[in-house]
Amino acid sequence: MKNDKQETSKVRILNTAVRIFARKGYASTGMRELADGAEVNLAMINYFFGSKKELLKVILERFFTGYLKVLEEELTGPGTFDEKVSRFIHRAIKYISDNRDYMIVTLAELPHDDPEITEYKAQWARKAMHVVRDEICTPVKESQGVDLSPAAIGPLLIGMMSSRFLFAPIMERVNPPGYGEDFFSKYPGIIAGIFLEGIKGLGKFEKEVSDGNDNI
Amino acid sequence: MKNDKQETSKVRILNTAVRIFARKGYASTGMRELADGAEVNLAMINYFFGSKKELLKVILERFFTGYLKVLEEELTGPGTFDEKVSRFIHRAIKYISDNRDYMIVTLAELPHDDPEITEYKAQWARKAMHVVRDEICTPVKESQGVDLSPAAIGPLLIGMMSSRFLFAPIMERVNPPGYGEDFFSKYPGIIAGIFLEGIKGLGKFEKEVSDGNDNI
DNA sequence: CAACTAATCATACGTTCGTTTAATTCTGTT
DNA sequence: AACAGAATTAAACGAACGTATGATTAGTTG
Repeated sequence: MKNDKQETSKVRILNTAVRIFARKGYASTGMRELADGAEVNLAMINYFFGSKKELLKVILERFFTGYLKVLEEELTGPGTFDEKVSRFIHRAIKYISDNRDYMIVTLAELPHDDPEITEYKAQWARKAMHVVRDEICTPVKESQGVDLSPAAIGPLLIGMMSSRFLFAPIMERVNPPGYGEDFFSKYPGIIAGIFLEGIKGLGKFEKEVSDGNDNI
Repeated sequence: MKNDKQETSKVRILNTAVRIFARKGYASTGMRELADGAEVNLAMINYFFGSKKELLKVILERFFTGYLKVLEEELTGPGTFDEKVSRFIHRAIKYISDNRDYMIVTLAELPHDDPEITEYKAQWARKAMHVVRDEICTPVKESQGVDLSPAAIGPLLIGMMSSRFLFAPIMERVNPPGYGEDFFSKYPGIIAGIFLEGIKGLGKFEKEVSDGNDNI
């Protein structure tokens, strides 16, 4: 039996890979750097994961699984359209924030040509798109009369929720006024507010949530 | 004198680099592949650009210059808040669409550790943030009473406008219903509508713009 | 034509890349 | 204690990497 107290080599490799991939990018990260970071022998990586690409796919799978879970649980849950969307955005941003490195690897390491990876991502996007179509695009079509393509709204949502984290390494250097944690506590509400009511409806939206279900 | 009719080797290298970097990523693209694609000798790339990294910086510079121009011209131009924001979003999306590969290289080739590149991007982000602060965050603060950090709204806007293009290679594989050009003609209006009025105000927003200045 | 600069070329340098192999150590079971 | 399977190791493979060099060609200027 393994000692459950200390993390196994396999887990250490995975954690190191996510961290370094997120910072340097998949292609720029060498196997030897991963091995050193995880304090394992070079050969252990392919021993456990098969290849560098398979290691990447494990990371993608982990992120997508969690994201899809949030998407399905919140958007197909009970409540009004507003409540569901707001709940989803709050929880999704928390999920992204808790798994920044996973998100960065999954999103920033974009198509990049490899058909295997692209198809792998498309497989997940397909599942997410059904939910977005049924729970967002269709209701909006009925209430607003506006046709929204789920293939555009899905990426839009991810883009809105992730942009802050993706650009964080750059924005930290931009001498940030109010880029601290106090602002970030309001961040999910602002994103949900903009998505639902627009930037012009933020005042009204803030009132609504603080009157009602602030901490969802 | 050079023959002005055919593009020079330097231009051919740049165009090839943008195209291949966007598809495969900067780190995964070799100098020999660039040289082959541009039909020049391997040594010509560093002869004209100095190094691979300098070539990347030329691409970043080109995109940022154009984007900042759009940002400043439209957001600090005449008109109401709504008009300015809508005008900016329409023109920025057109700019991004016309320069997809430049955008992909600039945005998807994210921080990725290199302090030289990160600082280079931060330098541009700083300029953009001033405009976003003065023309978006401040007016919203005055009218809505909501504090928005320009360091969050800037990335948010870019993320909203770019997500469709960044995810396009994936979404094309997702058997897209309504992902055609007919939808895309309405896309800038939808993004502007969501940003200003939210997804719930899209119906009203569409009415407004079609009554007024549809083709800005 | 001669002189000079810009452009192009073939070639090679020293690293680093991802992967593989074969041997060895560790660990739990009989 | 003997065994088996998993874990770990050092070492090496060929390929590709970014860069630099020195020679050669093309184009302009005197």
